[in-house]
Amino acid sequence: MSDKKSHIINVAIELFSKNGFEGTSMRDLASAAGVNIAMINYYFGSKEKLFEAIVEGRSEKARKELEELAQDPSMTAIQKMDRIIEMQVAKVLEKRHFHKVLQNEVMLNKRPELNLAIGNIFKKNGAILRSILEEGVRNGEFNKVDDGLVVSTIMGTINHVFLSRTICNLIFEPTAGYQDPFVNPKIKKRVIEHLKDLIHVYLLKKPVVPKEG
Amino acid sequence: MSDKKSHIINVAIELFSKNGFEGTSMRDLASAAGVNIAMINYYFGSKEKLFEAIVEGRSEKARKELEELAQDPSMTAIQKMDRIIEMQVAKVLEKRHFHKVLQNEVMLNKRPELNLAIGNIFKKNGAILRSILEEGVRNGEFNKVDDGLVVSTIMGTINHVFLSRTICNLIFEPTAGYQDPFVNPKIKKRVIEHLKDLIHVYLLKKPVVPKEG
DNA sequence: AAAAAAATTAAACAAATGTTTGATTGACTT
DNA sequence: AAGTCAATCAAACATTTGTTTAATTTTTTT
Repeated sequence: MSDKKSHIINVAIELFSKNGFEGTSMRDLASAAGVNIAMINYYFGSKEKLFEAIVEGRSEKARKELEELAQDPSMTAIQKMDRIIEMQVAKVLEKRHFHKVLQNEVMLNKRPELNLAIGNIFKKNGAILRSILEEGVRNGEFNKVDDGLVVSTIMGTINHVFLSRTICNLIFEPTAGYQDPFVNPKIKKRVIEHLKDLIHVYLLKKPVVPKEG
Repeated sequence: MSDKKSHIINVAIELFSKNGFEGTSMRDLASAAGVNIAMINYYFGSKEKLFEAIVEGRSEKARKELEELAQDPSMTAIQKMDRIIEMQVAKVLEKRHFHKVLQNEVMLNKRPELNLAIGNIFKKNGAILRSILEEGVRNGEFNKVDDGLVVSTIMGTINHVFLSRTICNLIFEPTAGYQDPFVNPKIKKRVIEHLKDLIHVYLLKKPVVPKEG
């Protein structure tokens, strides 16, 4: 990929993250990237196709990480779940602005092609997570649970907390010294601990209570 | 409120739900409501203020329901939690299109006034939920947990499942007979059961295991 | 160096946006 | 019946939008 093309992509990620898809005009993009407006369509065809290019480029890396983890034979299922929680919290927190835009697109569901591209990411990542849960159930480590919904609980909690500053501030009242809740390391830690605790209590089999009589 | 004003509001709820705030033009609104474009600003001042009027009108009812439930002395804390899960799932499922728009607004956080109005709803509802959790902990019914994040887990799971058809279809593979996952009563039931189960296992104290020796 | 292809540009295009204007109608009061 | 005020309207306004055109420059190939 040419320098200029990838430069446009980087600028576009930044602007889309900051202002959303609709909130970012071709003129904003062009002037921020220092190129002529016509160049963007010259390279990518349209504004929407530019976004698709971004989404597809991103999905690859994250999926590989997850896949390696899932197939690591040295970890138990619960260790894998813990690691996934850490990874996912870190990722959404760091790229929260971009995740917002993705969430927004997948919610409103205009632009079918774009929706498809985003849906594919969720599909692949979700399938890997479910395979880990199934593995845990199969080898007796986990209780039998509703796989898909456990995934939704993990992802849903993370999204709910980190994709809106307004909501984040409601959960963690702003503390002096950290005006911005998203840079407060305590909050990241708290979310990870909550999810791990929840998942442990819910998934791991309880010790058998010796029956009387 | 005059008939025409509330008629505009009803039409606006429908259109905003279907097409989002940005996706609904003043001309769409006017023609769907059968009024002149200028009438909308004449009544509400602007497109944004119209939306604020809608949001504020909605928040009142839902909060009262929650408050009554929270103060019902005949229910235990876990019974209240169960009831809230049922109510919240039903509400988001039924009004999912409107919830999408709210979620979208609170995420992207343009339009500060509107954001404030939406944030207030979440704040009040969240506070009530937390008060129930605190009550349960105080009277020994619940384990000590991270209140705010338990609320996030409940709301986050529901939003994640029901605010995107794409995601919903990933979790519950489309079954013959129910093309639309949102009208499939089994899915509603499954989400409620998952959340209740999760919350029971996580919140309720485990029976004390009799120690040996 | 000539020819061909690719990259870049300013300008125009056509459509859509939220808002405002200024005139007209209707209803109620004096 | 005259006057007052709110309601209603068609039209214009001023921006902004994504995209396309047609001309020009730059680069690559022959």
